[in-house]
Amino acid sequence: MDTIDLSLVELLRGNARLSYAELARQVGLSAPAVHERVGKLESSGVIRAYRAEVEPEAIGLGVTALIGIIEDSDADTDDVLEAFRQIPEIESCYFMAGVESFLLKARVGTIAELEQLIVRLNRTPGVASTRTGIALSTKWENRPQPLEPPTTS
Amino acid sequence: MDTIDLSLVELLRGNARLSYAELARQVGLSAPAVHERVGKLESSGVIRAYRAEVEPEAIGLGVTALIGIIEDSDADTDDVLEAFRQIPEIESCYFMAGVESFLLKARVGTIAELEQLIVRLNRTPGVASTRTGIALSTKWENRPQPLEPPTTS
DNA sequence: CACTCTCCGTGGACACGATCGACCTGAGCC
DNA sequence: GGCTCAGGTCGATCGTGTCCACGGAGAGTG
Repeated sequence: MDTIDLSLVELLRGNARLSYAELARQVGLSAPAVHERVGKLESSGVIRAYRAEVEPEAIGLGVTALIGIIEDSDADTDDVLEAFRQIPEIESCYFMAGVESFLLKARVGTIAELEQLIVRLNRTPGVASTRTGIALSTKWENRPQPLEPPTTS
Repeated sequence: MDTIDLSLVELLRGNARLSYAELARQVGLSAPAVHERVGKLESSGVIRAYRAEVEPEAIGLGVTALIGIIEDSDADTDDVLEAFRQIPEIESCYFMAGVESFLLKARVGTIAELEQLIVRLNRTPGVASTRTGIALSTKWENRPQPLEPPTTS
């Protein structure tokens, strides 16, 4: 994980479809060298996936909600987590410090679907209560921040 | 935006680095046809970007926080938003219904940096108060959900 | 110091993919 | 019927991905 790897990661965070040849030009190496480095970044788990970022409304997911979850005092957190994993509408899941154990980001098509989702969450064993906030609009999401060299001072 | 476009979007959400030739095989069209369709999806804004998804810890961003913002009663929301846009640590920004006008997702390297960020947010003109929750771990993030055909009923 | 091992790179070769232009086909409309 | 347009296929060309053999720098060792 040196400076060149960091540059590659930054370039691919900006545009995941850059060709190896183009990456090679940008970092001053040959294409095979870049190919190997990126392969190692992938298999070591630094790069998890390459995803197209899509306008949610265009694919029928116009409603975004952020949902805090309070667990029962005797809940098994792993079971709750596993139940959440089965629910496709939950796009992100954070385990939080504080009263609310989880914060979920969910996307659905309609308010009616959101209602169903909340009911389902409240029925999930181990869930004591939920608190839902509706996003009126997403100003931006997953904006990559510029990477600083390892000197994080 | 027909069934084939939807398939292309779904394939690219799963793996943004698929070649046009591979996409063409999957949807049963020729490579040039797919090339043109994807180009239109990009220029019409359905596909916003292609991003590599990176393990945040690997690039020195080990601390994730979710921050609710309450605005001053006389705040100019656009100005506040613009101020947030200048802060690189804010990866996502949702405009919310409810008491808290915004919910921000931020990533920083250390708790000390988080402290600085919160101070900066509280100093931002128009911001009355903030409420920060710390994510102890990210179980998953931006998981693409399976697309259903346009009949969302 | 010389030797060797390893890591990490380069350059060449070749198959595959991207992309352009020419052409084809079916739908809608005079 | 004959135009026109949208959106496809095919073929050709050129750039890219990817495999492989080779080479240089640096660490460890006699």
